[in-house]
Amino acid sequence: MKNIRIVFMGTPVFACSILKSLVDAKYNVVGVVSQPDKRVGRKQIIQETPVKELAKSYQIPVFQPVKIKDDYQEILDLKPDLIVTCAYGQFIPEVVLQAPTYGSLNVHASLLPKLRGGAPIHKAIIYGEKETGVSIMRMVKKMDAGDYMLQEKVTITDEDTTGSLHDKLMVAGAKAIVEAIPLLVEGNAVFTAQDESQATFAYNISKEEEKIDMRKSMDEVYNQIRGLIPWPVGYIMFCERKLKIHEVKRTDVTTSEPVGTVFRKEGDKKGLYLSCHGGCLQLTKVQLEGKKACNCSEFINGNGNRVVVCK
RNA sequence: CGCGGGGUAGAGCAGUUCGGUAGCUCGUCGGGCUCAUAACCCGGAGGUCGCAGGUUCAAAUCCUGUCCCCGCAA
Repeated sequence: MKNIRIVFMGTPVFACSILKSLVDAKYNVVGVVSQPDKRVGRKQIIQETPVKELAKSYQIPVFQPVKIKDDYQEILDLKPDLIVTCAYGQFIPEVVLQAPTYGSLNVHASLLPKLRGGAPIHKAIIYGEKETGVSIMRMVKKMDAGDYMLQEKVTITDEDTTGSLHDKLMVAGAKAIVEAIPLLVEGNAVFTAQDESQATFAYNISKEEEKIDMRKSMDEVYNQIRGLIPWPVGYIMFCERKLKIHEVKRTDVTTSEPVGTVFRKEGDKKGLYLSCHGGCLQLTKVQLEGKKACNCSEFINGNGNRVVVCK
């Protein structure tokens, strides 16, 4: 069973744990498909995808079609018995999905049919969910709509950020895929159709969503901020410049300052707060546009005259 | 040459427009007050203002070049 030929398709760090899990479980991963290398950052340095780097370390051949829609023969030539995908980043043609003996499985970071799409982890936090998980499902043409055979639940705490939840789901996903494959290969997998009426969507984070919406309640603002940590990081406007919020905490502090005000308490030079509808949030690590990220004391030391002081 | 912000004491910043012996908040060291303190008071140390040239009687400040950091766009 471990000899079945598996082709893995994925791109970011999250997908790495799935690939690692397959390799650690001694599966025969005969090829890896990942997005093309991209120029990244201000200096436009070409960077390999995390999955590609990992695959290379395992000496597994890597394929990086620019458009898999037109360029997939190499994958068929690998004669896979099973394709496993996870956050690959391109729609995969049906002819590829249906080629393997056992078809194609996808690892998706949500409890389908909820949060279909490219940003299920971010959105689980932003929507204030208390629970999410990973689903092992069949790949079909429609995005994340295939029948699922296994789900692993993960609890979301009030302090979780997209970063911490990402790490939990990564572990859950790695565990789930190695449980799922034997069930599938031995014919014991039970597939359940998704309830389309319950489907929700988690589209990629837009530029607009990176700006913290102060019209919302404190809880919603809190969720939006932590849902954007550690990437892409949300911001508010401070003295006409963007102020990114890298860390946030709940607090009992109250104020009569207008919503959206960044302030500190008289006599307290270590606490930086943001006034919201229904309460205040403490900002513990921030970054002004053009500057490096710093903790709140450093920020107050340098911008003390711009931060509102109140009793 | 994609756009923009910035490099000033250990940290975060002001000062640059209109050149003239470097300032703020914090930390640090010493002393004091206090049952006590991350609180308060007094005092001190610490910077060739990223680097290299140029203009000038005089450059953190003006000009040229260069290195590095950050935000945006990709």
